[in-house]
Amino acid sequence: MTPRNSVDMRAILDAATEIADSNGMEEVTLASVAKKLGIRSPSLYNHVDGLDGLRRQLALHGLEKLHHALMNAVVGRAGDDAVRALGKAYVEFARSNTGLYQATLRAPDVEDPRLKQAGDNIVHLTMRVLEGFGLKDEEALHVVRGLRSLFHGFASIEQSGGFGLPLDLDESLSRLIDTYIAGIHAMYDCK
Amino acid sequence: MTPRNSVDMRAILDAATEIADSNGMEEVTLASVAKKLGIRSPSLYNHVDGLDGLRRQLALHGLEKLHHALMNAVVGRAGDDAVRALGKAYVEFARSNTGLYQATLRAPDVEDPRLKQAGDNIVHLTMRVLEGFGLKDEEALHVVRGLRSLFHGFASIEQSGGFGLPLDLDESLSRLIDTYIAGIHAMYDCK
DNA sequence: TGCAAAAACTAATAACATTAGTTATATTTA
DNA sequence: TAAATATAACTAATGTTATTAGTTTTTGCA
Repeated sequence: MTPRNSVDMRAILDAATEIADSNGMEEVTLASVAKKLGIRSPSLYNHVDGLDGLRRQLALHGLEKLHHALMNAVVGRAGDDAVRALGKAYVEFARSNTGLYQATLRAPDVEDPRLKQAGDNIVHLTMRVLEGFGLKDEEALHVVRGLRSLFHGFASIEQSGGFGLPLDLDESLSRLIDTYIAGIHAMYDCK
Repeated sequence: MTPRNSVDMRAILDAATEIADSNGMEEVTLASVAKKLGIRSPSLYNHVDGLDGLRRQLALHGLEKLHHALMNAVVGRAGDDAVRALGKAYVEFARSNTGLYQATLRAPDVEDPRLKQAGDNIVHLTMRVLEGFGLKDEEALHVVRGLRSLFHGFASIEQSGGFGLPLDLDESLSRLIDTYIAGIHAMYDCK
């Protein structure tokens, strides 16, 4: 049941990730991925639903890997410390997986249930990190949105080379997170 | 010196903006823009340096328009109030110019001096808005990065439909900005 | 050993960007 | 007013890509 050289999804995602990391997401085409795998591009349709399907798979893979990295960063931590760890892990993921991180953004279809689920997992993780703050439910949801905006905004601008000035980036990130955390304590009377 | 129907840059940018706003930046092609203008796509090379050139022009136009909108929002304001106005104007711009805002991101070349200049103008404006806070120079630069991350992150996630939950978006934005401002006051002892 | 399914293949089409070379037109100039 | 020139349109052609249809090959199982 497994004919020819039989490229599998794993190999496809690896090849696409490698191309995305080194040349950017625009260079991830069925042609370039097929070439790297040593097959012809129509053969990819046996594994993936066209270019959009490949992008979806890549986005999904990226979100799962990101979730895993974030989980790993916050185990054994709580409160301010956990939020700081979350932010640094997020940005670090974007830095060391530039292509995959790009893939998680330009998702072709926001309504895809698997993508939605993967996104929700990250939101839930963030909610749990905030549990120790003793925020009301709705407050916590707004704060989750705030943290996502912060992390994604920083990672995205950094990746596109938008921070031009010669000023330490890690220092900027630390201050950004600390400032927002200080704001939470000031705005909502919580631990 | 002005032969034929003579499409000009203004018309090209208008057409491209319209396509980007209604169908997204991926749909902005030389073919689609030419079609809307009633000319053949090779004719566009008389005005623009290929597809990348068109994207550059569009990014530049978007940044200038964004800068203008931000300027307009902060005149006559100072301190916290000015920062709030800046954030709301930024997000409002992204909302009502979805295509143009996308164009300001996927800039083909970060090194383009005109794009750099346009970006610097926005950074400078933000610096001036922060003047009233009495921050040290380096502190102010970190805060500018923070605000950019905040604003862009929120606008970007909102635009991609990433905020799934049924929770008021303007409320989230207000709280995000207010929380960060409160953080500034807590972290740096300033007015 | 043969059969069926899976995954490769080739061939063909359509959309796009881009280059080269040509034509038409509007302004300028003689 | 008429010719010259510059500008911006055009057509034709090439190469890349995604995608579909139909074919062949190979592998695992009966």
